[in-house]
Amino acid sequence: MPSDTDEAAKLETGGPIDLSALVALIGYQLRRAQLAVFDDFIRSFADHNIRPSQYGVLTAIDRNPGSSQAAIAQSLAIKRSNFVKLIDEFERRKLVVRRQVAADRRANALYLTKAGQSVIEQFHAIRAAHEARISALIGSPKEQKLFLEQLSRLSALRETLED
Amino acid sequence: MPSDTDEAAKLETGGPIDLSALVALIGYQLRRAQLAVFDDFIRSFADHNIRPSQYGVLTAIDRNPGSSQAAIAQSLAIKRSNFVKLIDEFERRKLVVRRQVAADRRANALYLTKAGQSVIEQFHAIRAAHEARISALIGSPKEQKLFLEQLSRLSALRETLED
DNA sequence: TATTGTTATACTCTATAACTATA
DNA sequence: TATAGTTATAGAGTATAACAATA
Repeated sequence: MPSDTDEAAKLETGGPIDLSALVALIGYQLRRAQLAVFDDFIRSFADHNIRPSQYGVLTAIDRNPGSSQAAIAQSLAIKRSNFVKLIDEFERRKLVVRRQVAADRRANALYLTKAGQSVIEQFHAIRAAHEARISALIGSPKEQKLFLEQLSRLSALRETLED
Repeated sequence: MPSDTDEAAKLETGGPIDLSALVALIGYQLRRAQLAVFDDFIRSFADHNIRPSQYGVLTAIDRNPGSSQAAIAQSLAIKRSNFVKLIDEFERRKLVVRRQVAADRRANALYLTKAGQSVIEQFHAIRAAHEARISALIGSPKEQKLFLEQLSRLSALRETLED
């Protein structure tokens, strides 16, 4: 045990760093796993320059066409203010259109463009290959189902405490 | 299906947004779960102003006293350049000391101070309560063990591809 | 009064390049 | 030549406050 003085120390180079106290922690492993999975996702979409959050936004618009920015953003836990630039880029890339709403002139209704509908089909195929790769690491379909349920239970920790 | 023209749209407000296409994806659920668990961790450590990554660094130093900045940073997948300010703050808070190494004057050996060793005991207790809360959501000890193994397998996806 | 979209801003995390002093 | 620590910088991601238009 070193004192807090300023004597020179010896370098402990006895092999690799022991992280056994951390690898037993769910939060630590959860973070590492999430980074690895996102890494694989990003690599899978490198040709299309699509990140996981962008895939989520496009999918949400595709499945809920005509919903407002606020509604889509909230469902994905993205702040309305941070959602603006995301949609700006999709409009620039001609994948999404904002349309005025007659009944509520504050709102923008979001839709995929024809081009957006076309590319999202490709995206789903890429995502399916990625998902198959990930799922195989979890185990059998039964184990995959339990794994997703366990993750859902952890997510619910937050939902019950949100504002 | 809307055209890409600029006619006014109707707002689809038929209930909540359908995210069923996303909640079935491991990456999506992994991200949400990780955010929820980190949220609980941060709330648990609010009185001590310690984030998950900081807890990881202090634990790694505690278990590997005298290791260099480079060694600890690499083990935690933190860039050496980003590690500097982390350690700066710990030194400012008198939890960690950098000590010169006689045998290699480029390196800094890292140690917890007496104060650091004292507070990390408290931190471990807080972390244990947090971990118990999280573990209970996963299931039985046997299920917890499998869950951690599954996360490890996903993490390994990245390690095998790292530079 | 409250909500929608927006802008501005700030803080964290992460990534890269380049410097210095040492090896 | 290569490595350790450092600085500077830039890009994401995320958070809050405030504003105009509209409800």
